[in-house]
Amino acid sequence: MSETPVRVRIAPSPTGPPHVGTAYIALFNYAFARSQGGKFVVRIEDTDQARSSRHYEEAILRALRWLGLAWDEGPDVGGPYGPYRQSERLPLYQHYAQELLERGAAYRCWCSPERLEAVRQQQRQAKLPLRYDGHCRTLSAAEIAACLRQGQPYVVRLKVPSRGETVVHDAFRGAIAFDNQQLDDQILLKSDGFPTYHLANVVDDHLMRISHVIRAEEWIASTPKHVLLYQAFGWQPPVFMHMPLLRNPDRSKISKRKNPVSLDYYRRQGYLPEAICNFLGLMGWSMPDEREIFSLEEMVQAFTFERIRLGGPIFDLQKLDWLNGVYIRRLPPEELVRRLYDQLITPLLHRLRDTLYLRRLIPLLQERLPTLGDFHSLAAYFYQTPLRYDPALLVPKGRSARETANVLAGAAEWLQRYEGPWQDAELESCLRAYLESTKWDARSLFMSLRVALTGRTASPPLFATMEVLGRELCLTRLEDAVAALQKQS
RNA sequence: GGCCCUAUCGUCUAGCGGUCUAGGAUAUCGGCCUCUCACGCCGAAGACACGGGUUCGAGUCCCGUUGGGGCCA
Repeated sequence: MSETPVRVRIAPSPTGPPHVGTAYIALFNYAFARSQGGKFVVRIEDTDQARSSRHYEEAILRALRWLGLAWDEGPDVGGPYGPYRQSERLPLYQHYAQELLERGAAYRCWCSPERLEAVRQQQRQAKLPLRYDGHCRTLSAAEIAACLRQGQPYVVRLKVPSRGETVVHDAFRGAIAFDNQQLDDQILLKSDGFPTYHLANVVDDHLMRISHVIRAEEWIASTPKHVLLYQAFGWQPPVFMHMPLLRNPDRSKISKRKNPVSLDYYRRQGYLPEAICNFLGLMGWSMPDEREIFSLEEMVQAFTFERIRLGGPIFDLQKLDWLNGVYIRRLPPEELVRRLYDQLITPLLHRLRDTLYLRRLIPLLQERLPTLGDFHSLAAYFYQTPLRYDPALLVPKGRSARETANVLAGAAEWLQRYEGPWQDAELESCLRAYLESTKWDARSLFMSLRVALTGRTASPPLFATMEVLGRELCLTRLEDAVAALQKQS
């Protein structure tokens, strides 16, 4: 049944920061490989010299590793079919281009950019599809020899059959037929000796024994050219599976103009890698039991391509936020502290590092964090001194500033005299006793206190917050609030 | 424009001919909990793009239209 071992790959171009689309495709390659006991390969497609950089390559690998999508073979770990960087495989492509030439499946083309532009111009005017007109396809042996002798630079083009059709078998969509007349005589080898995507991709997938090409839908249109190449070489093509394309909210292909796409962004923002994987696993795929929260391992366990949907899913930040919050809430507090340090290296955290303070805040903040990054604004009043806020917030509806000042001053005095433990439940009893002595309602008093102590109208529960802030800071802040109100009235 | 892909609530999706007066999640709105927020719980509103077939029966199969998207420029 299993004729060929499952080997899949992702082939990112290191021309920019790690992209969420790369992670998406990597996830499904990974899940398929693992579920089949196959191999997952990373190959770097860096034949675009001008735009590729080692810096981006490292960033991409780092991001994939961060997500937990470990690969079996790749530029960093090596493997039996290396090298795994196309820039280190150049002679291979030249060799295979030569083979194509010899087999008559490709030809050299000496057309100048000017001529090509002129042809295109004409086709545009005649409203014809814009394709190479095949000028050099028909060069005689003598003409070719002459050009070669003169050492003129040339490109190598694929000789697409002028008739018939090329059928692409997509495992999700079935047979897709392309009229050969619609296909361009694609350039395979550029005049500088570098291969184009099409040649390098096919040669490498074959040499690396890739069994299934799982890639994004945007590649469907170039697949017939790849099929033609496999045929020309006499190679068995892999199984093609084109995943739907992630979309912006306006349904266009996901792009940085309309949606954050860098995995580095999501990491810095404080999204957990497991939440991102889970979220991507929900894009076009679902668990058999409709569970929405699942780990990478669980996805692998349950993985099957039958559950793929082909409509392009919109990358919805709102749902990601919810999911991320779920994962943050599930973290053991110690682990959350560790993640905060790992993912959010900031001056604030450095300051807190030597204290147990952070550990004490965590229970108050954990269920209020959509992302780790929200820690900064949520925790601000635990370390900022003095607090900055609008004193008007201290005054409840229907009360005057003067009244409020008196009640807060009273509370400060009451707390001053209080000698019990500075703890949640005890503080509540203490302040409820104080509440009795005023004519205020709990809601108003506690809101005033909340604003005085945190500078906000929304905070974690008041008494637990007071416990963490500590007696001294609480009393200082109450005095500050009273002073601010007195200055106002 | 040509070729190709695609189509269930705003969004992610379940559904693989009858159990669908279409289920879940998220977002939204309302309620409960409550010192506020959040979490949690309960509830409301919200979709099979349209038209033809096939069939006893279609969200589910086929064709077309329309919408969306990709590729080539």
